[in-house]
Amino acid sequence: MPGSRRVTLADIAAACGLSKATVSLVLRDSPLVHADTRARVRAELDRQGYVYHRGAASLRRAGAANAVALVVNDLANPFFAEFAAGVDAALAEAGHVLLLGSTGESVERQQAVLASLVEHDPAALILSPAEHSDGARLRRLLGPRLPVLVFNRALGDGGDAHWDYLALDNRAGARLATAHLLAQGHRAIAFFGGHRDSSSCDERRAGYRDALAAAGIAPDPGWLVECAPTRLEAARQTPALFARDPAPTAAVCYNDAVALGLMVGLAGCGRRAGADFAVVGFDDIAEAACSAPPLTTVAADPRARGLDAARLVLARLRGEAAAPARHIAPVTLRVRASSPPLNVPPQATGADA
Amino acid sequence: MPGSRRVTLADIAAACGLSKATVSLVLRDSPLVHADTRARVRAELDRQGYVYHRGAASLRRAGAANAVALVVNDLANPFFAEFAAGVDAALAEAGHVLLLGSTGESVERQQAVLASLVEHDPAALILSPAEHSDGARLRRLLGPRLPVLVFNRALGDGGDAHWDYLALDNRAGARLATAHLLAQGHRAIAFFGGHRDSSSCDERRAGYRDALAAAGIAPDPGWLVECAPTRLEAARQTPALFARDPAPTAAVCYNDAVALGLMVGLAGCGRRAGADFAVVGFDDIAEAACSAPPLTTVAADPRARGLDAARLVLARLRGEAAAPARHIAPVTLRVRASSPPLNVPPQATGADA
DNA sequence: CTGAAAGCGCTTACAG
DNA sequence: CTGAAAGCGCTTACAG
Repeated sequence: MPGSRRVTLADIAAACGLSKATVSLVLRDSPLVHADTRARVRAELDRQGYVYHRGAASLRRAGAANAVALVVNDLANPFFAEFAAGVDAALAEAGHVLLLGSTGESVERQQAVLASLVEHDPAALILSPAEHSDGARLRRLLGPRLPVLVFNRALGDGGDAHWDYLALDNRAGARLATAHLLAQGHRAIAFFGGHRDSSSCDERRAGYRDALAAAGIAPDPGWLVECAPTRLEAARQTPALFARDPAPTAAVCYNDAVALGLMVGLAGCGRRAGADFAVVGFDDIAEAACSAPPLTTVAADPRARGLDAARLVLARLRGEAAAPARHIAPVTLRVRASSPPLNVPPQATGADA
Repeated sequence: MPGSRRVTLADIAAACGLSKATVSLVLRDSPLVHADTRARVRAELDRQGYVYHRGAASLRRAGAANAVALVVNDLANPFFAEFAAGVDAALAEAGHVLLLGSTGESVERQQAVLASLVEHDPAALILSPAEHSDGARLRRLLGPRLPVLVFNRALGDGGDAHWDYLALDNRAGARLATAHLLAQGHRAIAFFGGHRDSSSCDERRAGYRDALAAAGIAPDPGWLVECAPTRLEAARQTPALFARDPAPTAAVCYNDAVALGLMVGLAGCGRRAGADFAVVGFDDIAEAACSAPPLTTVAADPRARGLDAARLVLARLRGEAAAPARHIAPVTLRVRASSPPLNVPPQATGADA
């Protein structure tokens, strides 16, 4: 019966011979109500199948709204799917509900999705901004009243100071990756892929430089090769790594897609990843574990980041956090077969493809 | 300034020297309003950063609520992540917003999550029920007014007749898988894994029988081996396939997890998947493409199912569909290396592990 | 311990 | 073309 009228507080009150006010108090477990009355009301709520209308409540009482909006690039991307799963788990436990949107990395879609979401009066927003997002424009759209947590990517305009921020420790991750290669005996280590105008690439390059500097190594400019962070571009740009003479024997890659592309590109240059060239990625996508050879990479634990994000938002909703804060999440190295020690003799099979 | 008051219709009306009614008409693009007035109001809405309060609107006018709730087992499962991405894409295009919850396959969590979601007054619900869900209990919780689409798994109690239903064509999928093995020359084909009390396993077994019957083959009872749908159990149960004498040369598996487990189990039985034994899975999980050998499997295209689900729900919201309907989604076979023709001579390397 | 009244932000007849 | 009033389902002082 989609035609039937919804059951309201007034219905329950009438059936019990009480006022709406009393029924309302029962709903929120007020100790003011007599135990017998409470029991009678509870029974009637159950009998009539009453469902609380949170929207109506939040209209009268700010704070009753318990939805939190989450906007990511793409749910089908496992990184964001696991992040969302973490956010959801922490929110559900706290009795909150998740409003989800996705941008597909489009600034315009992001604008539309956010405009639609805020009409539902979320208590807070977790936003992983699309590339090239305009911070000022976002602030205009979202207004000054909505608590926002920016995840994963800094807003271009440096105006992040208004909002909370949670990101991976890109610098430490690249430092770990580079230190691992150094420990494997490599000295000529490239940083491969990514664009310098991206904040995450900048941070990862800084970590790479940190580790080299700590080992007393000045990176050869030829070891720094940019390329779009896709498999195809990485495979195409691989020869650039070997243009100069003291060619690198290992590479820290901007991310796993670049690393997997590099492994393909290496074959074309007569080298084999995991045998006579060491490769490290970043992200630990699912394929990293089953590539050939399996890829050593930096793992971000997106589900844990989701829990972090939800907790930060909940703390802010409880009014615990004062000024907006920047949070940097830890990152770990997963060592697999793609990053062997330097100078391992090639296997029985020929080295040239 | 999280303290500042929210901008309302009344604010805009006052600033323009108009009534709230007129401003409300502008918001919904009524042709009644004079063009000049409309322009004046629009400018003021923009100037003050007005954001529409959909909850307040839907309180007065049923139908303004445009959220659709989606409940899945686990967002971190790529099947559901892609399904959710599809739902989201179709809903966003139609101007709807997604309320997300997950059950983790727990009936109790499902009950709690649904109770929390319905308080937000969704216009409809897409529910992929947790295992062992009680249909009657769900109907009591959700009431008769909310349009529901049950996805992927039938409710136990046969009371599905109240709600729309969308599921994969399990039977056709298993039929395709079996026919493929027959075309490869196999005659002794097992159905491996799953439990008979699950509706999807039943349907897949029926498809397997269909294909064998069409080829004039009566399955040997020893070819039907049950096991829990996990990798570990499948590996453990593998020897049961070879207990009788005309042992199968191929197996249709309940799902990919079982198929991957079987590939491990085969090695323990002195057989090699993709060489002297053919394996087909079901689901096309990401690992299927990069297992060794890559797994032939039945693909469900979860993103397309998400689009389907959203469209069915939108049609019902527009009042187009009359009675609840059952929808069966197509499924395709992805042929990879794990299902070679019968009697391919083993490669140079020894056959016994 | 319970009730009558006002009000949250919007929309909808109904007048004019 | 525009406005005054009532009402959606709830909560909150304020009385009693």
